[in-house]
Amino acid sequence: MDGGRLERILDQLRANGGRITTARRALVTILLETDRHVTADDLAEAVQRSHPDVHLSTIYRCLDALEELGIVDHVHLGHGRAVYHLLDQPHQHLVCEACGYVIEAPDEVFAPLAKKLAADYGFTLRPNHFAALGSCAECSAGD
Amino acid sequence: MDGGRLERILDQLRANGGRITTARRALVTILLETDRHVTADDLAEAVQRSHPDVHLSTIYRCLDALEELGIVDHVHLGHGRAVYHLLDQPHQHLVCEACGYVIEAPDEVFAPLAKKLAADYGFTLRPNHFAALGSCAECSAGD
DNA sequence: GAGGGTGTTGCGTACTGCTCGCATTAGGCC
DNA sequence: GGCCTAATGCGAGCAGTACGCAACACCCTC
Repeated sequence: MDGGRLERILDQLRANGGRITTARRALVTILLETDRHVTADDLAEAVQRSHPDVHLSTIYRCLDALEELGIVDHVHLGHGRAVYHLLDQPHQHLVCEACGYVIEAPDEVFAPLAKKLAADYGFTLRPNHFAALGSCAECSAGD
Repeated sequence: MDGGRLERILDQLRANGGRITTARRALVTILLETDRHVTADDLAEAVQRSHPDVHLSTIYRCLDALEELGIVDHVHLGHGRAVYHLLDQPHQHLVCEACGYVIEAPDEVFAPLAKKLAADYGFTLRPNHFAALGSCAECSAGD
């Protein structure tokens, strides 16, 4: 089921004149295995576990390439760092400022807002690319 | 009408054991004059026009102090820099990714969303502190 | 109005997240 | 297998921000 997904993504890279390198294969593999939202640093670390000589800047460049193909996306969590994730299904991000946890909310939750913003302000909400900051249930309760 | 506002803000600083320095007075004055959302750099530049020896790090520290008092707030616009603004009335930020323009939308627009997020995910949306990315009417049309 | 305690500042430095230039390596079409 | 060129490793560099420290200046007190 997911063996094909790796190949499908690599095919997309190839189709755009890209080459399949070990670094890219490793990165995509990690991305497919990961269900959390991870920073470029996290990814570098994970990739380097099996391929120690993959450089952080390579990770960034691969992520850039994948992003241009619409395979991954990144979201800025407010304070500097960004997290990357596969664009399998469109969703928005609820980021807990206390613990950093990212909740995924399906697009529909934001649809009414998007509609209202378009109607009132002519503003087109860009899906998937903004993080709603706040605090998750646990952190709201505990703190 | 706004002469009093400057003093009121400075009073808040004083009330919290803070001191009123020329740098702080200048910064707050600029903030009161500015209706746009500005970066720390913009503010530094503006302050330095009248007080050339105010250091950028002073700006950051003053903004920090003002933020702790709930007088100003900052929003991250996605790619690194943050913009600061007075917290006169609660509002959310619609940021155009193309031109960087910031539209202010009153809190009510986001209220239904906040309610839904709380109900469905136990997630408390933090008001004023997240930017909704997208594109403004002009940029949507032009590009 | 002078003195003193301490909050604030200027300056330099450092850090983080990310980008870029360049020489080298290696993918993949022939 | 060879060649062209995309991709990589590496280091340097950059923007935005935080911080440590000594000097300064606000403002309370007398």
